[in-house]
Amino acid sequence: MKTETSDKLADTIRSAGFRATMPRLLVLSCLKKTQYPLSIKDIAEAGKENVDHVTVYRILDAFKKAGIVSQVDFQHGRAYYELKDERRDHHHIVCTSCRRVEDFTDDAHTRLATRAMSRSHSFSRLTGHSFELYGLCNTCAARA
Amino acid sequence: MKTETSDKLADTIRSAGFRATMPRLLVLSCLKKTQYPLSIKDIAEAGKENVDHVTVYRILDAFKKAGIVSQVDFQHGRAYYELKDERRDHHHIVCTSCRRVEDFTDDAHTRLATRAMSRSHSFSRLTGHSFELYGLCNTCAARA
DNA sequence: ATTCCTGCAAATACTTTGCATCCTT
DNA sequence: AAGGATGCAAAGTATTTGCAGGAAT
Repeated sequence: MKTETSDKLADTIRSAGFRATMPRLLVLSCLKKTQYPLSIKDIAEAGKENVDHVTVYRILDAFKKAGIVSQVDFQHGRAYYELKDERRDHHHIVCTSCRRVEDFTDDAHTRLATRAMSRSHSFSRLTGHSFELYGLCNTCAARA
Repeated sequence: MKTETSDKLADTIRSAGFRATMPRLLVLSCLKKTQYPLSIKDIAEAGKENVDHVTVYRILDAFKKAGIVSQVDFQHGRAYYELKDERRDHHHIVCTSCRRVEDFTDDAHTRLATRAMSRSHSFSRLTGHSFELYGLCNTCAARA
C-alpha cells in the first residue's frame, strides 16, 4: 500500500542520501504525525511491527547529521527528537514537575543565535540551537 | 584548615537549608573554581579524597531544586552542572565535533524568556531556561 | 541525641558496538 | 550483484534506589 504521503516521505529520505526503508519511513511519519518531540522508545514502539531500538538510534543519529531532525533535551534523562521546522523557530516550555511540554515560537531568537555566533572568534558554522524554558505549569504551581 | 572562602561556601550551603558537609563543600568549590560546566564524574573525582558518584548526584539534585546550580545539556549523553550566575545570563556555544564549549552572554535573552512565559496560558512560574548554540569550531570546520 | 548525609551494593535505564543477515538500489 | 541497513546479542555508561553506618547540628 503506497500512499501519496509515504512516497513523499520516501523522497525526503532518498534526497538525504539514504535508502527508503520501513524503519526510516516509520521514524519520519511518527515525527510528522505528532506535534511534540518523541523519545527513542516512543518511536520504536509506534508501529505495530516494532522496530529495534538500536535501529532507531542509528536512524535518528543519521537524520540529525543530515539536518532532517533536531535533538532536544528536557532534562528528563533521555534525548527527544523532532522534525526540523523550516518555517518557524519553535521552542518549548517544560514543567519540571509533571513534565508537560508546551510549544512557543519566537523568531527574535534566531537572530540572537546568529548574532552571538558571529561575535565568536573561535566558531564559524552554526548548525542548530536550543532554547528551552523550565518552570511550573499552572496545575503543578497550584498544588505546590 | 578552615579558610575564609570555605566558611563562605558553608554559609551558602546552610542558608539553603543543608548541612555543611565535606562532599557539599567540594561540589560547590569545584563549580566555583572552574568556569565551565562540570559532569558528575568531573566533580566526584575532583578532590583527592574521592566522593561517591551517588552522593554527587544527590547533592546536585538538591542544589538544583534549591536554585544554587543549574543543569545544562550539551547533547553529549550526560548532564552538566554550573553555578547559577546571578549577575548575567550566560549561555554556551558547543562544537558538535570536538565538544569544545565557549561561553557567551546575552541579556536580551532573559527578556525573551520572560515574555514567552507571560504569553503562555498554562504556565506561570519560570524557574530556569537554557540556550545553547551548536556548530563547528574553526578548527573542526577547517578539517571538514 | 536526633536527624540528616554518605557510601556501598545493586538495580534500572539509556546508548553504543560488532557482526551476520537481509533488502533497497 | 553490491553495499547499505537492520536485528540481535552484548557491552558500556549514566542514573536511581535501599539501607546501614556516620556526621553535623
